[in-house]
This record gives sequence, C-alpha cells and structure tokens, in this order.
Amino acid sequence: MQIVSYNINGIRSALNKGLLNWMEQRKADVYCFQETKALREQVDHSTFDLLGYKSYWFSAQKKGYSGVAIFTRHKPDLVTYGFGNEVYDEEGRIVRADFGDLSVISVYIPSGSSGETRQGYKMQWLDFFYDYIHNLKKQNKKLVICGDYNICHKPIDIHDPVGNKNSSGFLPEEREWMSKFLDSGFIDTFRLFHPEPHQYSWWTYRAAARERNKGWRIDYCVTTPQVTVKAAGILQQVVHSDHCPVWVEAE
DNA sequence: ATGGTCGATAGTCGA
Repeated sequence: MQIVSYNINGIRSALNKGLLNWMEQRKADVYCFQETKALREQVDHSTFDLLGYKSYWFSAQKKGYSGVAIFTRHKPDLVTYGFGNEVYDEEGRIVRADFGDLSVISVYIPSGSSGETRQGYKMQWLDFFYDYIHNLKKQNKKLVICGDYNICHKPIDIHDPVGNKNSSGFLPEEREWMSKFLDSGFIDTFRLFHPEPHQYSWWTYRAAARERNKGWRIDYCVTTPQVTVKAAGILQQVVHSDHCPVWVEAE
C-alpha cells in the first residue's frame, strides 16, 4: 500500500489549489491528512466519491482548527476516532484505520510555537501519545504512524540547527522525546532510504523560506519493524500548503 | 526585539 501523509493546512484552501487533481494523479491507497480545519459536512464529497475514496474524519471541537482525516480507496475493517480520552480528544488530533493486520494512523501532534502554555500542553500530549501507541502496539504489531509530529529530530532535519536551538519543534526535550519514541521500537522510514541532508517537509510562509529551502523535516511516516517497508519519500514539489506530502510504501 | 505570511473566522488567534 502506498500511504501518503500530508498536513494540508485547511482542506478547503488546499482543494482550491488543486488538491483533488494531485490526488487523482498520485493514486495513493491511503491519504493521512492533518489540519483539515473543517467539519466533514463543510466539504463537497462528490468528486472524492468519483475518485473512489472514502474518508474518515476526526475534527476539533473548535471551528476551523486542527482536525485529521484518512482518505482511502480500500474499505477499512475498523476505524477509531481519537484516543477515547475526553481531554486529549478535544482538538481532533488522531484517527486510525485498520486494513487487515495493518493499522494506519493519521496524527497531528500539537505545536508549541505560540508560547509556554501550548509548549507545556505539547509535552504532556507527547507523554499521553507515547503510552497510547505502546498500548496499541501490544495488540497491533504492524503500525504505520503518519503525521505532522511538529518535531525535527536531528540537526540534519532542520536548515539552521544553531539558530533554532531555542525554537519550539527543535528543543532538546522534544528531540529527546523523539529519540525515546523511535528507540522504543519504531522506524523513521524516510531516513532508512535517504541519509542526505536538506530534505524538509515544512517551510514558514514568511521570508520566502520555501524557495530558499529554509525548512524543517517535521512530517514522518513511522512504522514498527513488523511492517515491510519498500520505499519512502518526500514530495517537495507538491504545493497546496506550507507543508509538503511525505509517503511510504508499506505492507 | 520586531515583523514578516497564511487559513478560518468574524475577535483576532494559532501556526
């Protein structure tokens, strides 16, 4: 299965920029979207239907904010919306679809960029997410955890590691969490195939960052070792958002 | 230190 992860920064905006045409050409089996910023009923589904995609949405309680969705050409055996936790589910940040023994997750990890309060929330959220994934891993051995992690793991993953040493998304405690998470039995599939630098998935809209490739790699397709991973990549030329899509070919 | 740019929304707020 080809699985694409893409923070689309508002699905209605991305649709206006040609998201559907791109999906039709790409023909991925599963699209994991983050930051849909809409309710399911705010989007016209007729063209998605024609393309053969069904979608499963988990939106935030707050209008126009956050939200994740999975679009798939294959009918899932099971879909779960959120963690099943009242507090951590308010912002619509995780949805999961199971295809046979393969569990595919679309996750949008909180940003801490707006200040200390949100940074604190992010770190708490990360601890909760870690436990959720480890519990899930006991039952479902084959996990593909796609999404916007809002963390650059290593200096190679950011254009200016020195200048950003105090920036949310590249703080030591966030990078340590990412190391702890991966070391606990998960694979950053992109790095498995691509050791080269300057490979990013997000650029600020400010200061022409994207054309100068002043970016961050914060979007990941992470798997358990039980998943057979044939290839992985970043689609930097695809522009409907301040992020670009990342993908993995997984069985 | 500030502001630079977006999307969704109706205030500004969050990223």
